[in-house]
Amino acid sequence: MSDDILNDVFTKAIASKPLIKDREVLRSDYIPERLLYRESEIKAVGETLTPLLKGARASNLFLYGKPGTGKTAVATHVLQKLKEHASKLNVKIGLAYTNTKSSREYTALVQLGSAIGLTLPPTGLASGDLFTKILSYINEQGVNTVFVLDEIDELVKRHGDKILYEMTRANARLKRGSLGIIGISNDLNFKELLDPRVLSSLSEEEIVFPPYNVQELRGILMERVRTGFYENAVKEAAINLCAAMAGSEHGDARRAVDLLRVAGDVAEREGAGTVDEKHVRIAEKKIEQDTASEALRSLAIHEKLIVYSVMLSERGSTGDVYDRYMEICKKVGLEPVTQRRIGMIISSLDTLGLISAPVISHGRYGRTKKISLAIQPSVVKNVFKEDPTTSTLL
DNA sequence: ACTCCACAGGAATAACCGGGCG
DNA sequence: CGCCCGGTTATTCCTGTGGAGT
Repeated sequence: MSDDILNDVFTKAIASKPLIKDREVLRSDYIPERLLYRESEIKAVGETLTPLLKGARASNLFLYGKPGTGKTAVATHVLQKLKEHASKLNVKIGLAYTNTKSSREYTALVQLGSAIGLTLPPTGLASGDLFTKILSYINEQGVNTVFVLDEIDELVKRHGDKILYEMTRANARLKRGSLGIIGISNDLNFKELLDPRVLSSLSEEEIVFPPYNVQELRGILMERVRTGFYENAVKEAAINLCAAMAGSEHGDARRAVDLLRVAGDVAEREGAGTVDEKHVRIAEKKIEQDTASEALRSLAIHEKLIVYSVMLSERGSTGDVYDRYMEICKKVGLEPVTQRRIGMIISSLDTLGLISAPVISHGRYGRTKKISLAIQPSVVKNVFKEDPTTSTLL
């Protein structure tokens, strides 16, 4: 029985010719040599940074735009070229990139410091001292420096704008050298979180990245297909569908490329000779399920139990879900929380997109949320198998 | 027009954590 | 090491409310 399955897998794997030539190219964070449709942005970023090549200070710069519009790609691309140019001209400049989303303030500073050639202790100093150290190094070396802070909104949301304030004021403390900031943010409303003084000096110049339209997404995908896949491995219709799907959301190139890669995987695994629309559709579902699983996994135990309660609930009212939840708690031997809290959890699960919970009124029979699962029950079951507490429920 | 269900969801407050600091 | 702090989780108490039924 299992032999048959394996035989099937093996024969398919051998019979099928590989479709993907270079997996690296198909990663959504891959930065191609030539960035399509971002010429004017590249030029603008380049122009603000050219003073560095003449040994002068660069203006601070802010890059805004929805996810997958090429902000990071443009920034790192320009940084790369600038570095090459500087070494050719024998000009000393400091360029550093860091993504502040996952890292803490401290690690971000260490990263920036080490990128400009300063070795810092990975722990032990206060962030303030750390920054002072970086500044005095810049001063010593007299080097004009630019820090790129990607997803800067995350940093500010977690740690406030203190560090940005310090950075924007740094030039006043420097006798030699300079420090410029390039901030990158997905969140257009993020400006409101900033101290006006920080905002005005940080956005000396700003560039808004527009979303890609469907034509442009097609172009980007064609390029990736050309370098990432073997010849004729991807049907044109499949490319068009990827572009259309990504375009209908918000012109997200990252999503388009993800769709393409996963579709390629699917097609390859099932031994198809080419990637076609069918595979793209499967890819869309697969990506959706993967994000749902990911979200599900990261839930706290009570939240997981609520998801399960919603799955079991027939009426889908808050009270009904709460009753099921109480039963489940008894079954797994956990102290239940109050209904008020459950209300909050239901709301947060709703915003996560795992369940749907609009408020509706049944008139005489009260007012409640109409709660239903927004994802496949099979996905929930698969994830709950991993957790020892939830696995006992089935 | 009025009632009244079954909650929604705000406010205040307590309990609990993780981590930075002297 | 204990202490404090800010953030999250949870409880208590509460007022508010859309609309089917009367």
